[in-house]
Amino acid sequence: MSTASATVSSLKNALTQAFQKAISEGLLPEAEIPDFNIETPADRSHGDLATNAAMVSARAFKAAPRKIAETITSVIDLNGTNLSGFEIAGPGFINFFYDPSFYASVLEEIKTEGENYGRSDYGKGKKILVEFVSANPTGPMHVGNARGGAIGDSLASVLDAAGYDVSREFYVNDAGNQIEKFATSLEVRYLQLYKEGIELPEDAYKGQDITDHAANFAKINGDKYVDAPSEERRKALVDYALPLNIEGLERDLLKYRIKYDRWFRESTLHNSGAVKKIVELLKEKGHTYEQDGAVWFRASEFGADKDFVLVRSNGIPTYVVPDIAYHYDKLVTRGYDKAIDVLGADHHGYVPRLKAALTALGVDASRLDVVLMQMVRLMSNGEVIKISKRSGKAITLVTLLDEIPIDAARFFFNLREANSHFEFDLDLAIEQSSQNPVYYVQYAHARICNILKKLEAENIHPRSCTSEDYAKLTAPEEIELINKLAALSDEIIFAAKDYDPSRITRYVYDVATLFHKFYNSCRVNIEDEALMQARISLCLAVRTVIANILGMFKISAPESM
RNA sequence: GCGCCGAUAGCUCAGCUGGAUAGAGCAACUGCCUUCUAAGCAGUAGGUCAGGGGUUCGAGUCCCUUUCGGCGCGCCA
Repeated sequence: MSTASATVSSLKNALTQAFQKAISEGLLPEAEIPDFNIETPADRSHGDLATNAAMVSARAFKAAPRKIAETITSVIDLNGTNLSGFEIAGPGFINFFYDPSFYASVLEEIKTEGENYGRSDYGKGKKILVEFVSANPTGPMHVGNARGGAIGDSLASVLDAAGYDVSREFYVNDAGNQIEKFATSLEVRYLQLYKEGIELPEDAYKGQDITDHAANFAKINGDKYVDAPSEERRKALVDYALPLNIEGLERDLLKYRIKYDRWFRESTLHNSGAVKKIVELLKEKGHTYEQDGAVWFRASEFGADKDFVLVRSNGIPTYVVPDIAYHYDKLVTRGYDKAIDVLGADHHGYVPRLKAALTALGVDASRLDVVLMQMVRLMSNGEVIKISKRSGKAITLVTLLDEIPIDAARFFFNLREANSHFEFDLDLAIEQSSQNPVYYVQYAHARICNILKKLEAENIHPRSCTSEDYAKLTAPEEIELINKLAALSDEIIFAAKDYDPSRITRYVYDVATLFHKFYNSCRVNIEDEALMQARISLCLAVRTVIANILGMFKISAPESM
């Protein structure tokens, strides 16, 4: 357990014992001790840890909060808590102050843990599958996928750091209606090379990539398929283009530093009969009915807003069935404790349906969690750029990554929580990328490296510090910084609980801010050898924390800038 | 019409399971490089937390409601 959380839980014990002692000595009436909170006040003048214990127990003990606070503090024993002082303040808060031993043990902990500092066993090794991006393989990825990629990959890293056994997965929609549409689009573009007057249907893919595929296919095969049966022609075109697209997705995501544990193909669910089996299972359990020649699922009996079609009257299952089969595969066949999907917010209506189906199949639907991600709004010259898949003019992930450094993209897209509208200023990202906050954080890291390098040049080397050395760290800038560093593993646990990796991005930004403040007011290379060494330890600790977080998010931590 | 998400400084956004005087970045203005990196720091200014009720010791935070946005409600995916 980290120094910070150990201190909190020891305080909790001390408070509980103080309550019990006060009751047994007759200082407080016999009553149950209410739940109370321990928190770190926003304002440090209110102490390092504060509790509302006296306030929430006012009713139970029938006494004024401040009176209760006085009683408790008169009997509390703070030995072994890393705390050495308290005050009663405001309406009845009890504020506690860290003992200097707290700061020393934080820095020692970071030094000992090194690259493991911040990790915890909160998740107890539970198996979690994080599925994200899962872009349609019929075309290139767009900017929304860039956000999904950064959030999904970072979320997986955060969960890993919080002690879960995490896998990353990409679901490849290589079957179904969109593949038919893909085939149609390719077919038309191919035939247009040889014949006049063939029009592209309204709902076909209109991107340049389709035309290019058709042209390249024609280069290889010539007019061989022009007079072949349509089915044969379409199959040849898809067999040619789809693998290229999937390889492209994999390559582009690798460039974005995302490596999946598995690329799961929808087609395998069709081939194995898993899709059919879902329909059969639901039928057997009596959760379906027929209407107008289609098979319907009684979703409204399982928490969804209304029933929906599983199998169309033409005998082809709707897209939901393979999706149900896929999630059944994750949770039942493969036995993940938890499945997390990172989805665009436009899919929110679909989540209750999927959950209803899982429930009907006897799967605890709470094992599926969905992180909904609001759309990215691309801004340029103060105006919104419309993303249109139809016209094929969407800004692709590749284009974007050609313009912005990967470090900046990964940081930027993980700066805001998923469920908030995200405004991406293209001009700012492209033209003034040095203003991106990622540089601010990296700069802090580089500064530390530079300090150490300069000291090295003067033959000054870091050494182990004694508690007397650490006790010299008393400047507010030093104390604030250590407090922040102490919070890392709790921050990661919180981010894991909330499925919100952007929390850690903001945390590391705060660390950088506090370091820059420290840098400007506390010189490291000074006459006082003990204080200098204590400050070197602090610098090393900050460097460890920044490097750990940037490493977790696959962002580089440069030694010089 | 029903449902989901949102509304906090001029702009983009934080605000942790309800806590003490609501914060940061950008933009504006004023300072700080002969001392470890100025991609930095310090300071000034900027607010009816969309409006209205309610819950309680206490509400930006929880409940209700109104208004305004985004999205969804298909035998498309």
